Amino acid sequence: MRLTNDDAGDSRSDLTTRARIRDAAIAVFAESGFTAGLRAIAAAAGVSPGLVNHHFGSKDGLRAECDKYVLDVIRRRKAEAIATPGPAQAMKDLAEIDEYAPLFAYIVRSFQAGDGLGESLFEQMVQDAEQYLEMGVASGQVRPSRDPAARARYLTLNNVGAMLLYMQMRMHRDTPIDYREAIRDFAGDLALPALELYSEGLFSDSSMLDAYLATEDVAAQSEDAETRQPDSTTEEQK
Amino acid sequence: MRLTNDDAGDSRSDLTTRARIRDAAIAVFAESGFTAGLRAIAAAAGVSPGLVNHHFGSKDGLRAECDKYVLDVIRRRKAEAIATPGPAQAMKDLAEIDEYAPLFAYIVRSFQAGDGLGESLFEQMVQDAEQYLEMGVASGQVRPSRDPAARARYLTLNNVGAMLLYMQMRMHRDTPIDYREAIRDFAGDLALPALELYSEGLFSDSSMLDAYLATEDVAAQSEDAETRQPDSTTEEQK
DNA sequence: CGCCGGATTAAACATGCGTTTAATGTATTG
DNA sequence: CAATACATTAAACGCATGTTTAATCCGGCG
Repeated sequence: MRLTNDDAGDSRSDLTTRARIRDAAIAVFAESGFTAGLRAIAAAAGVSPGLVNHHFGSKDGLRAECDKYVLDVIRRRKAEAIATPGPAQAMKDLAEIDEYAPLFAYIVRSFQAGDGLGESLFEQMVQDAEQYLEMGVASGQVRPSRDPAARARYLTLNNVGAMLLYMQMRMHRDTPIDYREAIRDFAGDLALPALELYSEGLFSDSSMLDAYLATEDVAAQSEDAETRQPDSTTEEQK
Repeated sequence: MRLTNDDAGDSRSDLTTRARIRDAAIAVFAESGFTAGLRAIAAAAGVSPGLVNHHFGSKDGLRAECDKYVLDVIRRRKAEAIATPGPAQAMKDLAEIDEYAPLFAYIVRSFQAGDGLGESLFEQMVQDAEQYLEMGVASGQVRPSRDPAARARYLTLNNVGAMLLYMQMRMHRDTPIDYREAIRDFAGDLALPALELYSEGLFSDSSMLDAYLATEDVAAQSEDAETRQPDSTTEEQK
């Protein structure tokens, strides 16, 4: 219903069949993956297979339009709630709303396919995470890092990767997957260990970290001194 | 009566055509994904397309045989080095050896496809992680957890998910991907933030964790309708 | 030798795909 | 009203896929 209105991009008046096909494509792609046939999409939209190509040129054109639209919805959603943590939280919010469930599923599928949309969203999330972590450090709630950018990327990679893997295995277990339930379970199962790790760490002392920092210092010094490449196979004990 | 003397036993000297096709299939699947055509596999093995079906019945049969073989290699590899952390580390070791690169790529692809092999390996890794963490706790290097099983699953989900996402984005950037280089970069980029997180945590205090434990206690109390506990610094048992 | 069974191949088959083409409907417009 | 432009459809095209079929090769065995 509310998805019908479209001001994404330059095309102005596709509030009709064109938008219906686009929404149907997003839904079908979300449920069956991007290997879904053009005929299935056409059937879901209630039109003939030829019409979708007449409107979007090709299947890739349709994909591109879907990506652009989803990205635009995310951007708009993000603008609506600036105070929120960013796309990561926005994605969770999205999945909590039935109306946006196919969008979430589409994004998950897009990540799994590894094409442009997922990567674009990921980079957004990394930047948002870095900014958000910086705010936490400023307010004293988050410990400072020796490399804030690397930490933001690491945390984003972990959280997004874990969620994708969780959704994927869940999806493989029972299809169709209920994303609301899946996200709730995801949070319920992992909240405690995540908070434990974030609050108390995993190691009882910092010997590992110290050792790594020491080797890094040594490496930096040896780089200044001479250009040597430490070929592996030096240490191999089991 | 057919005598399958090459069946996943000692694969060192099985130059039989059946094994050659299987290896070629693993290589092609690893490089091009499971959408790769049967003809491409046949060409890589130097045989005709019909022969692979003659040996394996169908493409699914070939897939099943590849999965079984890979799983068997992992199992054997794991048995060879019992003292090692388990499949997680074994997979990294595998990728470091050129010979096993296609196996690693096949496993990554299998995870992404979300079929049985990936899930089976994942559960193995969770169990190994739990056992390994328990050893760390016993030796005092790892902090105890309020829910060791959940922590093992959480850490495995994070690490495997992060690596898969990293490989996938890397794979999308430049194909074919050099897994040795990719894993080296992965470790290099994320070693510092990972060690920071594991050694020092992320939050500067435990207020978030305390709040969560408090709500959990409240929920538990409403179930038991019993006495309250004053603070959360003491360890809880589930 | 003869022949016979499995290995192997080339070719055909059926199907689904994305795409194209030509025709039909439909609405707006001059 | 007629004509023009666009939406829409049904059908066919070309291609790639997995699978099957029939024929050929080839080594072992009576």
